[in-house]
Amino acid sequence: MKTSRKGKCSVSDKTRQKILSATGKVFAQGGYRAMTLRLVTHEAKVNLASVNYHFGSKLNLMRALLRDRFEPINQQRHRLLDQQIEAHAPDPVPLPVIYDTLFRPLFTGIGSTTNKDNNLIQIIGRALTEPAEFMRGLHKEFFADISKRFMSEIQRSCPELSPEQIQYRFFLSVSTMIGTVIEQVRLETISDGKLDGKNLDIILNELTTFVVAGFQQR
Amino acid sequence: MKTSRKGKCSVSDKTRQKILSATGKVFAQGGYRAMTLRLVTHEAKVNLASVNYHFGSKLNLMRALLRDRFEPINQQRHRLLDQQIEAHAPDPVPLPVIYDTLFRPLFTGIGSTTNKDNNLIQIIGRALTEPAEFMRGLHKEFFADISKRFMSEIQRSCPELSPEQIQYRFFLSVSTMIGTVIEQVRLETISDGKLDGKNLDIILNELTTFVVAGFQQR
DNA sequence: GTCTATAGAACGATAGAC
DNA sequence: GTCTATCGTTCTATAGAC
Repeated sequence: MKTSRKGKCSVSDKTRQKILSATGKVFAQGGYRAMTLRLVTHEAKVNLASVNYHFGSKLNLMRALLRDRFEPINQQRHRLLDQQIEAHAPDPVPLPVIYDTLFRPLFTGIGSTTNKDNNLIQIIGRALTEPAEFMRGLHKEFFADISKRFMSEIQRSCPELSPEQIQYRFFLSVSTMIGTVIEQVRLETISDGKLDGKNLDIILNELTTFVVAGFQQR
Repeated sequence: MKTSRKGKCSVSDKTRQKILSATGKVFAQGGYRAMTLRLVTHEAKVNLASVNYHFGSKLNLMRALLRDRFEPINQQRHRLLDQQIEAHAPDPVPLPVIYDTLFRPLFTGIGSTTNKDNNLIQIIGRALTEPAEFMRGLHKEFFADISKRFMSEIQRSCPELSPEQIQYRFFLSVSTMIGTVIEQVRLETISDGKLDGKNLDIILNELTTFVVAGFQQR
């Protein structure tokens, strides 16, 4: 509970945000188990004990990071889809537009409310492939709703497909997104360093085109 | 150095193989850092110290596991591609056949020489998304050659595409494969439990169809 | 080859002074 | 709110008896 107003509160928020920002950086590099509180607090230039003061435990710190990064993305997805549905009403939103709406918020770095570092993509990639046990419920908590909504809009756009077909292909679409997001470095290896894994605009375009074609299968 | 013959050697190999098998199981579940030697040796029902006797270190144990699982897959890929090239000569191998050749060895569990457990897919998924530092060179060591060979065969099958287009789309194809392989469980969540993430035959088919369509983009 | 016992380092968490 | 100091745990790795 914060009882004080602007003065003290802004000071404590500063530390809180420094920790959160450093957590994102360290987690992005090595995942949860490599993200030691000693590394985080050193990166944030704060005291080791301050993590437990502000977040209670390492696990809570992790939850705070995920909320901070995932929720803005999903909110943006909902907003964009709202706009597109309205713009095309009463027709269904075209498939390429739906997938652009799904992928773009991930690539345009609106993740954190404060942190302008663009390690958002790596954080997502790590989080989605995190082996730690507590992550098991992650997909349900952050992605069950948004998946449902996008799949039903896709169904409206592709009425000729069965729900089962939609589910398989949506699964494969998200798989492509995740695989792309995990290690853009792989693109550089594959191309002998000729293609840039950090050129997110191009990758976003290629990804959307690829997934839409894969989904339509013709 | 093993100096004795069949008698003692088979005994030591038994322990070695038990450790290797248990390593695969434990690594598949939680990745490298969660794969403690205590867990492994307990699972293998051998002594903690035997790991260092047989493998020298945890890192060497990991390398041995990867070699044991990856190399048979890549050998099988080369073999199958050889066959297909010969069967279609002098025409190029059709794209769907190339991708089937690339994906199928992953799904048919020919991974280990000894371990019949089918946690091969999870091991690959974990290995490909492993955050640990030493894994950085993994793609180069195990996949640089095979990627090159498949891309050049794809180029022969799709002469109208530029090398750059091939690289982007091959990257996306492999991304889909990796994303699919990481957590088949996601398929069950997406489909409200109606689709089976363990039905590898169906997933392999859907994956190949999706990727080929995505690659051809028409 | 297999075991027990333990060294040596790193971890999350917390008590208590300021 | 911030700090130092430290507790209790767990890890890899190894020494040395059998």
